[in-house]
Amino acid sequence: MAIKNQASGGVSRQVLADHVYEALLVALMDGRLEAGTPVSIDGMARELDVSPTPVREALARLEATGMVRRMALRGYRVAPLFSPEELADLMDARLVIEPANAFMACKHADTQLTAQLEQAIEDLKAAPRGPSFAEFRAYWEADERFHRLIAEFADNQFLLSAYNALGGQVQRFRFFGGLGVTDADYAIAEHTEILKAFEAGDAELARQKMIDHIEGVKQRSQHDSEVRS
Amino acid sequence: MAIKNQASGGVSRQVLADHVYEALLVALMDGRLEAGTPVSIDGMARELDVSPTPVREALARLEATGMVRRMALRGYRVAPLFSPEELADLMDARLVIEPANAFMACKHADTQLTAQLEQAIEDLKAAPRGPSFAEFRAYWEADERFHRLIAEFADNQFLLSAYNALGGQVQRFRFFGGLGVTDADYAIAEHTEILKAFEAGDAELARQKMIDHIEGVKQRSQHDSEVRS
DNA sequence: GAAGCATAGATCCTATAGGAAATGCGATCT
DNA sequence: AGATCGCATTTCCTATAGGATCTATGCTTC
Repeated sequence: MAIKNQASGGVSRQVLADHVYEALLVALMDGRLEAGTPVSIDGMARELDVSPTPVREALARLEATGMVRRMALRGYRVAPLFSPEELADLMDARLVIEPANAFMACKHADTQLTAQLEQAIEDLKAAPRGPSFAEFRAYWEADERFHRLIAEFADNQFLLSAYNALGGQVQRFRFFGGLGVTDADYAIAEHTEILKAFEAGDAELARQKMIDHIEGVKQRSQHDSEVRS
Repeated sequence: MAIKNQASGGVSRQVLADHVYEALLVALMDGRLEAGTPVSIDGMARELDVSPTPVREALARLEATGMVRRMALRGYRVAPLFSPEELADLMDARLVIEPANAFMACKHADTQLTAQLEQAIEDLKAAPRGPSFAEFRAYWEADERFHRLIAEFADNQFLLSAYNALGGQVQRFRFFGGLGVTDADYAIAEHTEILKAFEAGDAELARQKMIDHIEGVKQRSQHDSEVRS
């Protein structure tokens, strides 16, 4: 067995498919699985030293995230990288959902939320900004956590599902795989503005600051993609 | 083999998991699988006369739609029915996404879209309105098609994913399983208003008419749930 | 040298077998 | 009577085997 259980006292029985899912996710974000390449079920099973059955289940779940695409009888492939146009579409979609999340979350805000948001910002400041995934993973995690907290505190399971469906919260970073973190200072400042609106309890302002933030991300990502090309 | 291929000339090889997925979907919407009941993998495999493997894969995909919930090592259960509060949340989420879809779709509208929307409305008028699933399936299909057309013509894959993630387009009807169609006349009128806005090319009006429609659905569903209780 | 075919391998898909844990039920003990 | 223990069944989970299809490589033939 290649993947061991955590040795924390009671052996918490784990489902192998979950480990496979995690392993695939890391491999995808790390860039070991490049966009467009096929993901063989049997091959991945051999590589992870498990049987094809849990691999199949993990891939079925991954498909819903958009990270991989499935063609019946043809297997799975890693989803292609975002084009600049698709990236703009993703930001447009975020502009639809996340400002609404911010508005609603602000109505339910309490000191617990603002404390957690502040912590996420602090972690963002402290995170390394290197180009490799191992380095900017902490950055990504803190950024994702900030937005997810807001989505969760909107207290609407369907909006949360919609937020999750964007999936780009993970995948968009694959676009910048070779660039690393380039806009940390802007993001930190914009996150802080959002936090201020939450602390003031001004839902309309929170909505607007979220719009400003995502517009900023959109413009900066467009600029980066131009530089890159 | 319990499920046969379609006999259309070339024997299009089909994946069994897709058939299982469809069968489960119909069973869920039909009410044969009641909310909260466990869905045994082995049991379902016996019932459909297939092996557990494709059932497992179909359930993994279904989980992403919210129709079933999974607990590791405990199996799958049919998701609970919506409470009135959750139904209101679903409508609030639709109010975030679908007006934006309408606005964007209107910018890409052409005669093909308006023709298809008109067809969907005509089908809505012609659909039977009985209480059983077999009867109102046509109604549901036409209603769903109207909204999906708009989501697709918004021409943003991420917004489409978000729309799909709501999943309520299917599941919400399970709430009314015992009621059948009660607001067809309102829905037809409101759909027609949206279509008019599309024909006029007025994106802002289309957004507003979509808001009006979903607000109407929300209020009527609230009323129905009160009558029912 | 180039085209066509055959065979071998890889891959997807499904079925089957078996281990591990949970659930249900009846018998036994206090 | 009520609680507890033990056994059988069910269920989930993983591994393995085999059929069908696609791909690729090498050989044969023109």
